[in-house]
Amino acid sequence: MEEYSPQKIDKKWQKYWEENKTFSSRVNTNKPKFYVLDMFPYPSGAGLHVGHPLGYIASDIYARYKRLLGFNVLHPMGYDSFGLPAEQYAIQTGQHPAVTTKTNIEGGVDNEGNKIIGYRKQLDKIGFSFDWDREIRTSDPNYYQWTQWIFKEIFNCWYNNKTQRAEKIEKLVKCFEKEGNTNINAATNYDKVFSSSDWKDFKEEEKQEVLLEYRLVYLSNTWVNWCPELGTVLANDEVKNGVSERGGHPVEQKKMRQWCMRITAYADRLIKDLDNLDWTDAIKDTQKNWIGKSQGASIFFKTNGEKRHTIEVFTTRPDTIFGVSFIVLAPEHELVKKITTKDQEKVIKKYQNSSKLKTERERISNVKITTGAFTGAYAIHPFTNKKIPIWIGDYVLANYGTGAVMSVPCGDQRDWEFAKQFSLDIPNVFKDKDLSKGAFTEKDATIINSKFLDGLSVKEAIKLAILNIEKKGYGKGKTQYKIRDAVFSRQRYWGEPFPVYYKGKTPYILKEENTVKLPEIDKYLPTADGSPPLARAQKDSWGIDYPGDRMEYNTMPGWAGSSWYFLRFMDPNNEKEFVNKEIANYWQNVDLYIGGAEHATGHLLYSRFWTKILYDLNYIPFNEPFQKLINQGMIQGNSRFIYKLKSEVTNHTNPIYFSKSIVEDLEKRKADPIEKFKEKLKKTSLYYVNQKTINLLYESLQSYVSKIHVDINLVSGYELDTQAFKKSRKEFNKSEFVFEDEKFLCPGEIEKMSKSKYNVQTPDALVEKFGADTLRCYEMFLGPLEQHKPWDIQGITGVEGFLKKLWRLFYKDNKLNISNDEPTKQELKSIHKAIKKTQEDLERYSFNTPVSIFMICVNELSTLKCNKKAILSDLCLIISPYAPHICEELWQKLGNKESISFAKFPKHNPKYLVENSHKYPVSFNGKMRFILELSVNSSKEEIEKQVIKNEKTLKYLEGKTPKKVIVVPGKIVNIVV
RNA sequence: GCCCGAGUGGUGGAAUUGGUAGACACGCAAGACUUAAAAUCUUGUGACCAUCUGGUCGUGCGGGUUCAAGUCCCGCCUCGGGUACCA
Repeated sequence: MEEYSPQKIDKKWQKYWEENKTFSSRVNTNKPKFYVLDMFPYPSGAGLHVGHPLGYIASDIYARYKRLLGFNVLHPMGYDSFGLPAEQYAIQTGQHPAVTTKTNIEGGVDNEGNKIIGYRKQLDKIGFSFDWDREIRTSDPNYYQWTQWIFKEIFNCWYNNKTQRAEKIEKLVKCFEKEGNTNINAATNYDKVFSSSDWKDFKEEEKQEVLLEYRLVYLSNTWVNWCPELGTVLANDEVKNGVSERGGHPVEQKKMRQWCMRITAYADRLIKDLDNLDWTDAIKDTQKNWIGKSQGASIFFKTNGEKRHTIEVFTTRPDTIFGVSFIVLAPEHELVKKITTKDQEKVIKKYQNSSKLKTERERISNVKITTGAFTGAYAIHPFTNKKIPIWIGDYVLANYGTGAVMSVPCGDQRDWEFAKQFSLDIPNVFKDKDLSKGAFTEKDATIINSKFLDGLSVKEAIKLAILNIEKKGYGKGKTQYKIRDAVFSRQRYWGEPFPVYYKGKTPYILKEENTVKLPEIDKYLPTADGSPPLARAQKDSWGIDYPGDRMEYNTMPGWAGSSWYFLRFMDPNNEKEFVNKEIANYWQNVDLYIGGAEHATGHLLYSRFWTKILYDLNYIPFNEPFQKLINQGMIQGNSRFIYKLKSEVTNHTNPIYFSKSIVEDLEKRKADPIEKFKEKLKKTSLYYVNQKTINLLYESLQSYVSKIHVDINLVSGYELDTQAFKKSRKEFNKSEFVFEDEKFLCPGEIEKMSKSKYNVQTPDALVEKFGADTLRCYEMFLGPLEQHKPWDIQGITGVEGFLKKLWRLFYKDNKLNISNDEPTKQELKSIHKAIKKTQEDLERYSFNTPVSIFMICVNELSTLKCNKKAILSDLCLIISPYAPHICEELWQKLGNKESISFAKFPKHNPKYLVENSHKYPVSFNGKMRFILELSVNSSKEEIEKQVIKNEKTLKYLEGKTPKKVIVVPGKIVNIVV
């Protein structure tokens, strides 16, 4: 018999698909389209582990399934190839990041001589149906010229709040020329007013300065997250818990002139349009919280000094305006200097310095400690004209709202604590609310002590307060967002250069046709004066003539290239446009997008933002990039540990290892006398050290060993292969082991999968052993796609066995044996049940359950000894998205000439599933007692009659009369006694 | 703190709209084939009680709605994720 040999079949069909371009996709208006996309990977030197393909396998199954349903499927793959690791590696080794990147994708050898298999080869082995002719790399100039082009487009537009969309900057210029900026309602921080003649009198440089304030991408002196270790600024989503997401380095706040993208202009649309997306609530909520819309009012407080300054505060609770007893400014607030009185100057300076020294992390960890300082100045309450003290405190953030709050200690816990700390007034504006233990932060209260707001509910009071504030000109109703404009420049080399040059301080965009390629530089480090690496480039190495003093030295952030790559996949080789509009019109947005949830506030938000801009500018006909999103769970590693004796304990030369049970199972070890412990050491040189040391080890072994990761490939089951361990590295060569019952066991612990933890399971090894189909089915069989789960190959043999069994259906007595006979009723029922369930499950994106369905069907058909061509054909078809190699092979054995990809998914026929009878579970008071088989055509009454007269029923009734009999035809019978 | 999500056998998990809890696998046990191993096949496998027929309990905990609850409602507990002086 021809054995099932996955290795052979895998290669054969992967080659066939590549040569025949089986999965190439073209615009075809006669066919409905379907766009399936994975979040493209960053090609790191570590290569793929089994967690990476999880999402790719699911999306590939869906793509193949949709193809069988007759859809024209777009299923591309590429690389997000700009990024930090390649640059760090370049700094260390001098290797150009482009070279590292290429090796990581295509395979080769790295600088230390390690073999790199390459992402592409690893992916190919799993048998994905990608259309590789569409491959893109964000670091390829042919790609990033269009990233630069999009930047130019964003630079050349502004956001019109009246029309709620981005518009060309030329239109704004025309308005300025005609009537100045008085009638313009734009998303901008620019607050000066000018007339048309003012505009005309502006010098060119001034005009550019003004326009820069209106553009959707602009240069601005803002507070940024500066990471000294990485030598660059970071966006908010790249900072987690006060440290950089990559590398975990401290991050501090710094005011720098940086490029910013005006994502705040789109805040409202980014929230509203979530409603139309098929995403989980979890990820929608994450984005909503990140954008952080809050409604309230901004209110002006005048100071009472000689110079009357105005402090603008933002509050969501204008109803508590009469509860204000002080004002707190952020320590960095620009008014602090101006209003601080002479006698308070020292205190304020000191406080400002101390808060400047705190890193973001310290600020967060010291949340509980209330600190602040009094400026000596007072503000005047707009409604009561009372004097209220002005303080500074670092619980007020400089970069949220206006950097100033009106403190209402009765209604805000932090204000309450601040008031307690510094013995400030706590006036109560809530009826019958106790403030002795904390502020009253709920909203179910009646307002008192508040003049015109007295007696109102919070909700009513908010409305009326805003009305009055606006009427008297003390402020206005306002919507505030937590999200800040996204910092768009990075002080790095390995990113997209800006198509920008400077004349003096004014930035200008290069002409349309110019692409700025990354120039060669001597070192990938910042210059001596702290300029980014690109400042090292010689003027002529930029390869273009620019009419200014210098080029922009910053590069774009990692999210630039990934914000629009799904568009380029539609039309990857277009040399004239970033994407042809007709083509974009055919493919539309991504129907199914699969990737990790960690991109919720980064990539996913930025892509939506750019898509909306390009939509506003009429380049694409849709305003959301990803219609349906699935976040696959993380596959965690199963780390193994051994315990190394610290060398300072004895002066032994060989490394000595203990297993977990000896070290950590203290009670068990102590149950044995010390002689027994010494016995265990017999095989090692430790046996010969002095008794005192052995006593020490016996008493407190734990403090003399260090727990180290051991490569999971050296462990089978729980047992460490000590011989292989010795051979695995030079320094392990002379290892000695303290055995426990002849074995060295290392039980696992669940951790993130990573190279440094030696717990990485590569797909390559598994494909080699079991074949791609087994790996594909098994990764799906592991559990729901969205769920996090530890990697464990225990169950893989079950899936392997299923595929072998499938293969055997085609053989009898060592020969291929397929019959053309009519299938039996039972056979038809089995396959049609499977067709129906598979389709239903895939339609609801349940990727794990179809594997069970296949197993059941194959088991049933095996029992029936079914070898009918009609049945086996349908079986191959439904399994083929999961196990394409074996199904192509068997499909061919069934006599088909074309790839199974071009076949049609079978339609289940309900007539084969019709049952004549139904097995009714009969329950008494909800407890199932026995099963009664009755005709499906039986009426309710008939069923009841049959059940009642059944002798088993009589038994369970124990002579009582049933109170009620519930019959659900086709389902159950329940008798209430 | 706030916002999401999840808790089911020894293990991974199934149960789509309330209707036979534990599908399908792994593991384990017994058996067949084999000199042996691998492979394959058969049987059993939630817990407890019972010689069997069978019974009792059982989906994190406590209550409720219902003829019927893993599923719906209320109150908790634990774990995971996001976010965090956001005014």
